[in-house]
Amino acid sequence: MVTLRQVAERAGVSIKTVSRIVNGDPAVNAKTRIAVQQHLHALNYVPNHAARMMRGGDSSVYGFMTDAVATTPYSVDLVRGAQTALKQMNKTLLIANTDGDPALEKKYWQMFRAHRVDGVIYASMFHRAHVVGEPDFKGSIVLANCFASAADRPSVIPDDEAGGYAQAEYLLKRGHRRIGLMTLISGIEATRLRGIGVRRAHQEAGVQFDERLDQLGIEGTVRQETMVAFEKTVEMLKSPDRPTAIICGNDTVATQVYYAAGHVGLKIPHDVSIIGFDDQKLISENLRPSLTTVALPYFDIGRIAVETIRDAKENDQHWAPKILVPCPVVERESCRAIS
Amino acid sequence: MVTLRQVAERAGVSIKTVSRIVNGDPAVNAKTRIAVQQHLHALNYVPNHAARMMRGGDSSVYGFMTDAVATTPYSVDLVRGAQTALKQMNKTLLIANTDGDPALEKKYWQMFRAHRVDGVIYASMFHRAHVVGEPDFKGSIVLANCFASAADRPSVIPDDEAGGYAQAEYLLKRGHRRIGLMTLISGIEATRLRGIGVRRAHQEAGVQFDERLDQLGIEGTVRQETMVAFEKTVEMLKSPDRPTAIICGNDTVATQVYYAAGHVGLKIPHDVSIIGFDDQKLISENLRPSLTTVALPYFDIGRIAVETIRDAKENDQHWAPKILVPCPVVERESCRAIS
DNA sequence: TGCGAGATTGACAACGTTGTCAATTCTTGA
DNA sequence: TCAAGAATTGACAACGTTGTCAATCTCGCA
Repeated sequence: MVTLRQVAERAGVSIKTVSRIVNGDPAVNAKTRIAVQQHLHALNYVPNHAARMMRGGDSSVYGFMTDAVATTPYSVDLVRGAQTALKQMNKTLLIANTDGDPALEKKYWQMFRAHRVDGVIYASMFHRAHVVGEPDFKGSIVLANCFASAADRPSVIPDDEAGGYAQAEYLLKRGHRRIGLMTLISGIEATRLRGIGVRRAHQEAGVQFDERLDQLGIEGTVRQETMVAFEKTVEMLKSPDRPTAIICGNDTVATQVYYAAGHVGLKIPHDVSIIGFDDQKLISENLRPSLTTVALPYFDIGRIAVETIRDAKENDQHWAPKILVPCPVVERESCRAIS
Repeated sequence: MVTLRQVAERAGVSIKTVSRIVNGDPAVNAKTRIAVQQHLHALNYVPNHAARMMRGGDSSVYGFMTDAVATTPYSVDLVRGAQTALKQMNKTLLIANTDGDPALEKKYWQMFRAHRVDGVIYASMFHRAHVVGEPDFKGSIVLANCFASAADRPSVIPDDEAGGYAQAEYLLKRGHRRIGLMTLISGIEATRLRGIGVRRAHQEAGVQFDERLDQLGIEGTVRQETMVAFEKTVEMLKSPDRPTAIICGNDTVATQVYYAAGHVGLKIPHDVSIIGFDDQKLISENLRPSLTTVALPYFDIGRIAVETIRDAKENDQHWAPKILVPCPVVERESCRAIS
């Protein structure tokens, strides 16, 4: 690899002068600058990052630690969002995928320390609290899509309450007065918060929410799930006072709800409107009719997480413990306005 | 950050001795080793990666350059596979997402050079040839999921021909004699190769393939696609000599084929068998009936890409220009044996 | 007891870069 | 023309680590 010394020799100047030019130091004679730049270009010089870091500067690398690359396609957007922010800062991303293995996580923390990463984005697919620990890690840590149990770290998470609110509001504004809920498993934050949002929307619209229409679309616990949305929805739609619209916990649940509607002979959106959550395009764009749903803003979460670290470095102080990112409705064809 | 010097002072030995212990050099007295290790642990020492690299060793970092994180969820598995292989080598992955922007790609190449990455996995979502260029990059480059036009780089790609063969063979073995093809857009390698595989399977089974049943499920060009699988399939299934099974270009096409079958009143798999490609679990597991499909081995491609780089470094010689990774059939419920 | 071999340890340089500070050259105004 | 000050340049150290090689210590054996 070409070093400053080699360029300096070829250009007949000192190493320091070349260094100055590489770093855009204005204290260099214009003529010298141009001459040296030619050599820099000719030799295709690229600064040795390791040597720079040894001088104590930023590593210009962020770490992305996740337990989740394994399980979901979401993380792509998280990474992409982070990268977009990083790109502007001329930094790169070191990725660590723990698969949920604590030993592996520890190992990666050591790697991050060895690389002196400037900051770490810790992403978990479980919205619920997640402990993060690494003794004396000097950089900043931000949690993405999850929050620390001790609330001692900033975290960037989707605004599930507002997401649930948005789902219900969207339907209420279109005249629906009897709305069913086909949720994710119980016991997770997402389910709880969205439920609150749905009820708040009803309340604000002056519509009574029928608690009997709040059904679990998925049963069991986090690692041991059973999809029951089809059966539950069939039951719900066969009832004489069936809902005119169903809010789904995610797009996969929505798929089952579609099947259930078809099973009992109801047309979407004519007989029943469906709204999903997640905006998994593989699902939402391919269903017939295409699925109106609420997007999980993973891209933005990744971006904001990086920005939060950047700002934390500058302000050094008082970060917001939880940053809520809105979940926008993505309108397609599965809902219709009634009466 | 704790340095060797600090540990050495606390332990009352020389820096070099501590260095030896950190690196597992056997030429250290057992007593000294134990004593120093205690201090290492107490101070939570982690070697400064930058300083190590300056001594000329491996950077222990691989680069992952892709144009594709943007567009598809596939890349997750590519990254995960690469990481799995890297994990065993105690290395990490630096990620660069170009979004297909050549200027950005150039910038990332420079970053990779600055970091002295040991190797680069260059992944593109287009199976078709893709040029790769960076002057005097010292590490090895392997292409994943694409191959270089000049064939001057090793590449790891899915075995599409065998994948098409597997799709057809699976159906032929189950008694199907009249099989339809609902392909991806024309003009891409995947479509061409899989078509060859399908025909080879027919030939080996002694079954005549009806060329009229080879239909494009997607029309247009790469960036400008129109999904026409629904209409084409409806037409195909309305024909008096309709096929008993349909091979799909991917799982999204399969979704449309499902709808088309429903539209003309045919039950899957009773009246018509469907086999997909990709094994997008979001689709294949959620369709009713669940979709038998052929998996794109992205995880393995990522893993093998890393291993190829590793081996290239050791052998230094004669790499295989193209490594084909098999695409296994994932059996679910959408195909049945007939007659 | 003394000697050589092997074990153990440490001093020092080098890796490529940049901060510090001094040396040199140029510019400007009297 | 000269001196003061500004502009430009370079010598050197330091960052944390490891390779080289020399110094010291220990032990077995004659």
